[in-house]
Amino acid sequence: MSVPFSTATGSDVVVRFCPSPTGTPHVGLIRTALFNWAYARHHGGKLVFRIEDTDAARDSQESYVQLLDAMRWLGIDWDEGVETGGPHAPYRQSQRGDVYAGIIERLKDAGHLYESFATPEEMEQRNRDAGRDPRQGYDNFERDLTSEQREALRAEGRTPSLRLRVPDEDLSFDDLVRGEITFPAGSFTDFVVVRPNGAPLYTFVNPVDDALMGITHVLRGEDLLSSTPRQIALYRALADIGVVSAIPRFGHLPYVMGDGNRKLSKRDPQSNLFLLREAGFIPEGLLNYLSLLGWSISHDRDVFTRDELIAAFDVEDVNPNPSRFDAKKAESINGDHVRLLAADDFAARLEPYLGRVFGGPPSDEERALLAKAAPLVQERMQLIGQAEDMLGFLFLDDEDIHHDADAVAGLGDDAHAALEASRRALAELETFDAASIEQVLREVLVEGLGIKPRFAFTPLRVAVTGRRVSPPLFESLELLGRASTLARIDRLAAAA
RNA sequence: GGCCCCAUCGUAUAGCGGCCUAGUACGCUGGCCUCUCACGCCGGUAACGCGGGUUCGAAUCCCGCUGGGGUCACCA
Repeated sequence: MSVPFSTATGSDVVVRFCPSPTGTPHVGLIRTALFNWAYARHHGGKLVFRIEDTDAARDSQESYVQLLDAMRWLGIDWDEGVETGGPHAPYRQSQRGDVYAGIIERLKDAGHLYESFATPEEMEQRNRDAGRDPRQGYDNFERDLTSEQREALRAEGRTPSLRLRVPDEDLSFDDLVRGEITFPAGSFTDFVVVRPNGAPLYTFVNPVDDALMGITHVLRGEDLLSSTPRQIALYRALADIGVVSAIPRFGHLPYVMGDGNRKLSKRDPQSNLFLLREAGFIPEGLLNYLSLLGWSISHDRDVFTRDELIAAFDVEDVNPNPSRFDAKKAESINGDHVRLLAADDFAARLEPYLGRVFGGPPSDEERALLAKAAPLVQERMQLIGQAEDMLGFLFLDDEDIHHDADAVAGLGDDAHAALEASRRALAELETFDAASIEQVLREVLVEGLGIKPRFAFTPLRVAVTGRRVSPPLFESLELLGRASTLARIDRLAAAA
């Protein structure tokens, strides 16, 4: 029996993202979501968001909530699925037991499923006894058990799982990123689809829901590549009982690796989406970088917007080799997007990262100050989490400024003289604005004391910000105001 | 071990038989700009894993090798 592959194109395209809610979302998972989304949006099709929570022991509600958070934060929206609903609801597999039970019955009646009593240990032993590699797996030996044999096994107190009878022939498909792939007959064996307790497994519910929900293109990680022939086998069985009429096209996306040749581990901090968010990645930047893992927009450009991604993306252009998550490159791309932000947008996004220096929700004064200060640092950060270090001094009390050790160590012999001269000049300055401040300080320190500009302003910077590196000094002083500026100069002068 | 996938600078990639003395970006690095740090600008460094074919011509097609990865669960 031959079942055709989907020929859907354009707005008939239906893809899906179907994570299992275990653990915190990581970048590999999100990259898969992103490519599915971009593919759907590019073609004007649909994205279904389904949750595969068929393993009660590992799934958690917390993880489910994180998944929603991650998708919404990145702006990966879906047309049908959890929360939004749709014609194939529910979209959490833990709530679809009745649907599966019906199909299991029909498949059983049609002879596609059979009872299997062997335990994994017994299977391994079977392979050993037959002189085969124990890793070879199941050998289909229970396909033709008689009802007497099954009764005898039951009498031993065993309850059977259900396996799908796979076809004894080569199975091929045309992978969207890798081209024609053929698995020889015998390289995939009958596999368990229903546990002895009646609960179906991923191997069953994944293709079944794809079939029921009209999925036309399955874009997923390459770790699933070798299970594809079994899925096709299940599709054929589903077609046989009239549940589906076409098999989706498959596209297996390359791995996202960590350093070295390891798959990016869930424990790897740079793989944790929320850790990246906390560090200060903005959605635009991370989305851009993630889409560069296995894909590129053109030969001479790698910074682009989400709309440009949608306009250009196609899964057939995805590169099949595994890629490495390069934190430096990711940050660089993020920095480009930070600079692209409108000034007020940028300032607003800084607020959550300044929580510690605000000591609560920002007051109107703090907000106003932030709005003026933000432009000073927008082109100086790659991660907006750096805001606290760069702008904290503006919001702290004078006595809470901590002088970094390396900043103090960098002060020269003439630091004290520079501080005193600066203090006098600034105290008498008529208009305390950046231009006037710069003018008078240059007169007093550079021309007056003959200190090179490079060294003249460092003591002031340390006094006011506590740091060796800061936003532009004169503007910073203006924003800080004269009183604080003088107080901080005195404080460092007293300490030095 | 069987089966499957993969193979261009350190990294991500462009390249889909001649436009390639291999382009771009990050990184690293020399310089300019400069109150620090950034940004920006100019320059440099660095790759087609190996061996056979096919072809007038191969990074591009084919085969083999080597090297990496995945999978062979009553996880997903």
